[in-house]
Amino acid sequence: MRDVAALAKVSIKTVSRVVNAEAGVSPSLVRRVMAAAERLDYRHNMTASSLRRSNGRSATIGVVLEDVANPFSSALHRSIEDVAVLRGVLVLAGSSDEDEVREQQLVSAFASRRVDGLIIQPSSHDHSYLQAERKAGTAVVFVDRPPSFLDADTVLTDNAAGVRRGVRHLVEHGHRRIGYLGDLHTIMTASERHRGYVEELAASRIELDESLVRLDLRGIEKAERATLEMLGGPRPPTALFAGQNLVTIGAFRALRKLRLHQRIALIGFDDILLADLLEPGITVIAQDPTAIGRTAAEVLFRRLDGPRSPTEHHVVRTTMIKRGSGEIPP
Amino acid sequence: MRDVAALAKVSIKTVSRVVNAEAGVSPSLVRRVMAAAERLDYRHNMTASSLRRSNGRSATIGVVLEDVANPFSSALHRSIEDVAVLRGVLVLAGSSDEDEVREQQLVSAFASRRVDGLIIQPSSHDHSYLQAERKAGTAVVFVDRPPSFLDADTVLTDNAAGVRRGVRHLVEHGHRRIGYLGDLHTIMTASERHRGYVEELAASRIELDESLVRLDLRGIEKAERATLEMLGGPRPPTALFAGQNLVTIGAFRALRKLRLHQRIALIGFDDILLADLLEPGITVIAQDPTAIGRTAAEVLFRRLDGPRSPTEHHVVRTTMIKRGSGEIPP
DNA sequence: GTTGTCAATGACAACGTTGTCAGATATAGC
DNA sequence: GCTATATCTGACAACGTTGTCATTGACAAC
Repeated sequence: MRDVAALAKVSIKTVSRVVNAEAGVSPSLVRRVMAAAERLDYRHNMTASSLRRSNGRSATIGVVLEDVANPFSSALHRSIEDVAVLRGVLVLAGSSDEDEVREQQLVSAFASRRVDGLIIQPSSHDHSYLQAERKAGTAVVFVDRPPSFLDADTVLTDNAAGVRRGVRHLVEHGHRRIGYLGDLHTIMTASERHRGYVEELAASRIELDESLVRLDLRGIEKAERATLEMLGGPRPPTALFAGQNLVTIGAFRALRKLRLHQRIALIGFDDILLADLLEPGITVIAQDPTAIGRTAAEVLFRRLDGPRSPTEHHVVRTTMIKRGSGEIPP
Repeated sequence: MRDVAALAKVSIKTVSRVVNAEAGVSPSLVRRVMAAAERLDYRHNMTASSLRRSNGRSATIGVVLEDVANPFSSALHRSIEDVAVLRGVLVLAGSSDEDEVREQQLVSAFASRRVDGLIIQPSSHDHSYLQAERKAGTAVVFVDRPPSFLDADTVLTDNAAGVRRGVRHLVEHGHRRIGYLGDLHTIMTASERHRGYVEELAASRIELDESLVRLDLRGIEKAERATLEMLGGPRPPTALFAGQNLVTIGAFRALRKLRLHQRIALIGFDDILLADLLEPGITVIAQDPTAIGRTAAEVLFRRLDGPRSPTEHHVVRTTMIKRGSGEIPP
């Protein structure tokens, strides 16, 4: 900036004004400064700028995801980005891999770079460590799962309701023996989904048979093995509800292996790419990561703009997409 | 930092030393400073730090992807992140959506935040605008596609060779009439793949039949329609090579609609999630986005560490994954 | 007692920018 | 010609750090 000022024969303050498009600089000087900046390949230094500026904003937000490469998380990421670009805000993203320590490291790294806000898909079970950041003025919004020991804005899927809807669908098609395959029960969403299953069975006056429930299935392989086991049991189910993406895939593989995929009903939670090309197409309870991400970003920016107000809790509805597997009769 | 210094009754320089874990501070002072920092919820300000530091490094890199939510791009993103975390470097990511202007805006936004390096999956057709950044010391690595009008490090897939391998596989299974379905030919990788098809046909002494070639198929729908058309023609192919992800899906849909999916061979470029669960499983030429991203990040950091050296050009090999659809005889 | 060496600590300026305020110049009104 | 007002422009300090260099004090060697 000093060099530009020297070349344009003005003070650096005038350069600053031109760079920030402030009013009150004569057109001739604006031209001279622009020309000088162009000639010297001048790039405005936002870090120095935000250091000095009164509000200290860095025009950057941090996003902690389970894994930036996972379809659900990356859809969140994208929709957050779409809201952020409209304000010229950039997105720092990181993967926590469901690890509390990693989550905190990411938050700490983001905080030391003075992000204006954080959007967190949480892994840890105690978020009181975020109090300090919030006191420092950083807005925090949780997506997909709620925080613990912290009152903050949240944008969640209605997991239990979604599962109930799916289970009811199976019941309506005549099923009474419905198996449940769930992800790690330590994950809040997984336990919520399991709760939905239990509740809907109760509402339908179907007795819970624990031999038809398998939890803590992390990944395709485990789910496949558990499904094979359950179907090989003495009183197998006539329908399956899979509580997560990869679990659904594992269950489908198992059904295929046993040549039961046209005989036993299957509904999965969370949509799967290409689910419509399988035979039968897989019926799913689809989440809407795009709506979740968009809402979260909007809430975040509203907090950054506006005055303090009570925390908001948004719930994004699920949709049932019928493709065949969920409509197989017992 | 000033407050911490005051509370610990030391100079801010000593606090700085403790924060940066520099040697030469007596253990008692280290303890006092740590305690004070803890009590005041002190967070080190990396932006101010990197402003003052002699090398000016921000410990942040920028990544321009086609779309952070696209499976190929997000796999790149993740593997870049994995290399970056090892150095305590954070990743700013943005989606260019195949738009030159957006790409440049992202680069400019990254540059003004003084990222140490850039990894770009390019959309634009003139990268001379990056000369200035490089002169300013920013390392730049291109992934997936090469830059134009700029000599820079690249990490690319060997597109033409991959396609040739696939087409040869079809020829070896007895096919002579092999259709080609390609993405926008303005995209460098798409035209490379098309070139591979043409070359392999020539090498196999099969005359090129232009009625079996459809280019500029962007998205599933277009690919599906083009496939239906081609197969409805007077002399349809006995095998298809799809030059891209979504094109493969579109082609498969068309085959299914015509009930020809067990009769006409299909090989796709780029792997598809769940391709193994379809009937038949889809044979693909798989890229290795993880290897590409990892290599790119390693090259980038080597440049940041090391002295100037000639640009490197890495080629990552493809793998053929046989699942059935590519092994159907004519 | 004097000197030299070493380790620990701090004072100060600087990184690139912007907020504040004062000064300079032009314009209008009398 | 003088004053009042409005419009530009620039000097300077400050944002939160770290690099440089000077100061301090303890200890050993003579």
